[in-house]
Amino acid sequence: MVTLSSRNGRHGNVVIVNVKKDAAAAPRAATLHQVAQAAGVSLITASRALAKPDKVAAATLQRVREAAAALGYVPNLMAGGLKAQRSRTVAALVPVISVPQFLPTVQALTETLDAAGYQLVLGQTGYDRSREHALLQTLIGRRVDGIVVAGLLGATADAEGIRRLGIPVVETWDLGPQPLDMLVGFSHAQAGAAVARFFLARRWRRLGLVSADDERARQRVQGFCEAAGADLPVAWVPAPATVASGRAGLAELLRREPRLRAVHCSSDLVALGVLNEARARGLRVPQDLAVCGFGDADFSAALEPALSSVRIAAAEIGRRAATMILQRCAGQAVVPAVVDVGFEIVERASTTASPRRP
Amino acid sequence: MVTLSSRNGRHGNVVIVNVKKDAAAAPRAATLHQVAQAAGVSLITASRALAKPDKVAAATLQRVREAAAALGYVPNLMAGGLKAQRSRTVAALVPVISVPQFLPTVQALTETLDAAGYQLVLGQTGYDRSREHALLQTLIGRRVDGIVVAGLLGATADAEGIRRLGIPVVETWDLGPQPLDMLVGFSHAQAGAAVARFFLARRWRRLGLVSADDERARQRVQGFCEAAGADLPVAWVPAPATVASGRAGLAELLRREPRLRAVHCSSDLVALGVLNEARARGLRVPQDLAVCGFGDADFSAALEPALSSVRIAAAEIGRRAATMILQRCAGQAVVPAVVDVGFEIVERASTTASPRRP
DNA sequence: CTGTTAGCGCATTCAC
DNA sequence: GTGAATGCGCTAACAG
Repeated sequence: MVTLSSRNGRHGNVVIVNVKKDAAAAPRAATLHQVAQAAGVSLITASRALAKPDKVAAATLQRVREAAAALGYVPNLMAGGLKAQRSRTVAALVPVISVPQFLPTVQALTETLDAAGYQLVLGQTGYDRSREHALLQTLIGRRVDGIVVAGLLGATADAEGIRRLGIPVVETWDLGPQPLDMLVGFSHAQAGAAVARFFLARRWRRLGLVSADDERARQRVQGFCEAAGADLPVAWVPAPATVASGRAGLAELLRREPRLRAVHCSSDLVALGVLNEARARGLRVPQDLAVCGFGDADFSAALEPALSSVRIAAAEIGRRAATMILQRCAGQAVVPAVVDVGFEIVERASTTASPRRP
Repeated sequence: MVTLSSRNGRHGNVVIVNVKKDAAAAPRAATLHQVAQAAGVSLITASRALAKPDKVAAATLQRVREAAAALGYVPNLMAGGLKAQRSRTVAALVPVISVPQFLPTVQALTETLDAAGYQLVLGQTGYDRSREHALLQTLIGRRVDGIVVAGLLGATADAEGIRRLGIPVVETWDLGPQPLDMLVGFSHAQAGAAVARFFLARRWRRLGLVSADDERARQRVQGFCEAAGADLPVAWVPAPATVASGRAGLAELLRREPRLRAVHCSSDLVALGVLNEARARGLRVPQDLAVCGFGDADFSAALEPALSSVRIAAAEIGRRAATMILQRCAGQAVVPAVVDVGFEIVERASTTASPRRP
């Protein structure tokens, strides 16, 4: 009994342990403090062992590592970030993630950041300025180390705040007159103009467009019309555009201009709809109707007929944007801060045959 | 002079202020401390004014708000998160973001989380288990409040750690025997089997498959073959599959089985390739070859012929997963923890005509 | 209604 | 090599 009694000191503890507050009680993660205790060293030594192994004795290192493994220790990045004043986090702002064009950019962004130990926080603005504002505030609150935005941030109220805080920003997929900070993009007006000249050089006439009504697509339409020197028929479809709206768009265009002979679409998805609508109406592509898309989607080369399109180095945009942010985070200057990645017209069967005589 | 001298106290400050360390010196964001000082109240009062306005005098409230606005104050969510032990962040793990099927899920996830003040952190595993592990460690380190994963986490080493920490996890797009925690998905084997029965019921014979070689697609192929009761020809293409690989897949399939009459594809992108390859070979769809895809992509209904496919409620998966995580974060129990969202075969022109007699 | 105290988990000073 | 203090920015407890 005496022996048992001598162990009584623990009973209190046992009882307390058994009084589980609730199933919902969070089993808190192991802290560095606990690791240090388990390894029999001080907090800071444990910290050093894990962060700078070469600054610690080999034996100590091993003990700490074993303790960490045994406890399943995972460092709290929020605590580290609070101290270091950086989150190792970069935000990507896109209108909606399901716009296929941005996907290679987002993918490359994520991969490049990941390789440097950074994570991507995704934000969808939904083509809505007030959403964009709210989102930016939250992201600034999260102390993201950089922001990559699809499109231009322009001279919004947010822009000033972001600049003041010195948060690196890369605007992408566009080329404005005065970037907020850094930029990787191209001129949509020039791209549109290039397609118009491409059509004209191949003697396609009676041009028209099916275009989503988002900002950048509008710029391409304008560039196209200016280069063509004419007020061309445009079927506007709501953004984000779909194959179905592409079909509807061609239908509308043909109503307004039955003799239409060539059409430029604001995306390859739209162009796919145009191709299908043309086929359903017995129009041969390209003999009766030339079609050129935009974005050079992964499926475009495999279509029948293969679709001509405007190729954008989408993945490169993501890679470069990530690299720029990372450079800034490393305290290096980024030059040039503005990169025009240009575009390239990929000519395929949907525009190659010589046109029928009028 | 005396007057000037009395102001001398400031001179030191001015000089110090002018000694800018560098252009690279981070212009630190305003802290709550500064807001409180500017408003002439204590730190905690400022905190309360911003967080719980009704617990503070109207006059104080206004002063704090003005000070915050003037300083461009944005609360540091890392600090708040460290204190509160949550990050208001949820991780999404996908193989690669550019797999179109997951997009509506990711979109709905982001939107639902955003509405609750949570942000999505994106992780790409690249179909790589070791990447997945590293990523999970980092995300746990970030103290994400939940994890939504495309596919199953299975009995990996991570699974145990995650369970111990009590991090809510939703596995999606699959239906394993024993979910780690919560799950929103469907049975791929059943989906494959259903398509096989669908073909057979419509008297399509000489079946074959073009399939990506990822885990879930393989399950569908297996279910398909079992339901068809035969060892069918399968053209495997690397994941993530493309339209081009769909074309190549049909070519291979026809080499092995020239009399092929119906093909099931692991995605609508692959099916698009199959449709194009069929057209290039002069095969009519569906008269000569029936085609059924998977995923019911946004373009499938608009193709010529319209593509039959298996529709998955992808956006619903995202919404439900987000809701489950949010419920858990709110301390509520989630029942049921496993949801089978099922699937639906959408019959369109690519499989409707009655088959040619053999 | 407001302020003081303490601490979230970690890393950067300094000492020894 | 190692350790003891200090503070990153904020908020939940308690005082007043």
